[in-house]
Amino acid sequence: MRDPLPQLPGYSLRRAAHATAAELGARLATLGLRQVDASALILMAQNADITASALGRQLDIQRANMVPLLKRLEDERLIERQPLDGKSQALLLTAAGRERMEAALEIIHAFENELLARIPKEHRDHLLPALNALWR
Amino acid sequence: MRDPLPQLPGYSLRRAAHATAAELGARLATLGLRQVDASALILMAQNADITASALGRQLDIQRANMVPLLKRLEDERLIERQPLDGKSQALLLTAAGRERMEAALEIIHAFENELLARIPKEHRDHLLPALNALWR
DNA sequence: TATTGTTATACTCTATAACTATA
DNA sequence: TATAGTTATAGAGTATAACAATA
Repeated sequence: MRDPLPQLPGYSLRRAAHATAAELGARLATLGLRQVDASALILMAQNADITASALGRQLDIQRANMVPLLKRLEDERLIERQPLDGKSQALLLTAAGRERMEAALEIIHAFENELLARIPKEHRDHLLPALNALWR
Repeated sequence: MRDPLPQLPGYSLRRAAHATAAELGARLATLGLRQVDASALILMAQNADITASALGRQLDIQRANMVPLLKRLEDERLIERQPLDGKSQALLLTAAGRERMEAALEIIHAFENELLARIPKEHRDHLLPALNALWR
């Protein structure tokens, strides 16, 4: 099979992202979390009293789509909301939320190490800066 | 905003893939093609008489999902099918399909060059080998 | 006027199971 | 028995528009 597609960075990016997302997703599912849930918990832990809108902007998720995401986390008692003023509300991790976030971080860090280990040494340290140049 | 997420290769991979896919998708849409359509046309051009199943395996798309994809391409007269035996059929580009494929390739190559140009020189040549180590 | 949170909805993409017919 | 092509369907993820209430 002649396949020129893996020579295209855009295609390889797509395939690599899909493959790694599937793997990490399966591991986080053992915690009942999706990747985006873990990302949200991590950001909430680092930014006390962040609002749903600000969180969505940082994660590039639209306001409307934050509603079911946060509702799931709230239903599981991983987060709480507190009014900041009449229209904004702070998002806070509960104790259970912090524990879950830390468990997710362990999985994620282990996964990142495995990812990097797959990459030949001479290329390894270049992946992150190259990727970040593409979207940040 | 404290955001440790971009330090995680898995997260940056996800964001970079999403951002670049949106850009390339918009450009290919001017041809009436999605990325996966272009990929399929490119593979068909390089592998005469490939079957739908083999194409799906190479692209990591399930047989069932190839049906509407190929139907769209066939409805637009970009591809044709010819029986290979009683159960398999060869996929072939029409003249219009080859033209469309070549137009897509131009867009894709221009896009890939722009992508690479965004990456600092010292990291640039490492992206593709690093990505391919993650999924191939 | 702009922003927050929300509801409702539509659309795309993908996954799964099942079926027929043929190798 | 395994494979090719297909149908039908369900689920996830995302996008869009609109609304009320507040800054």
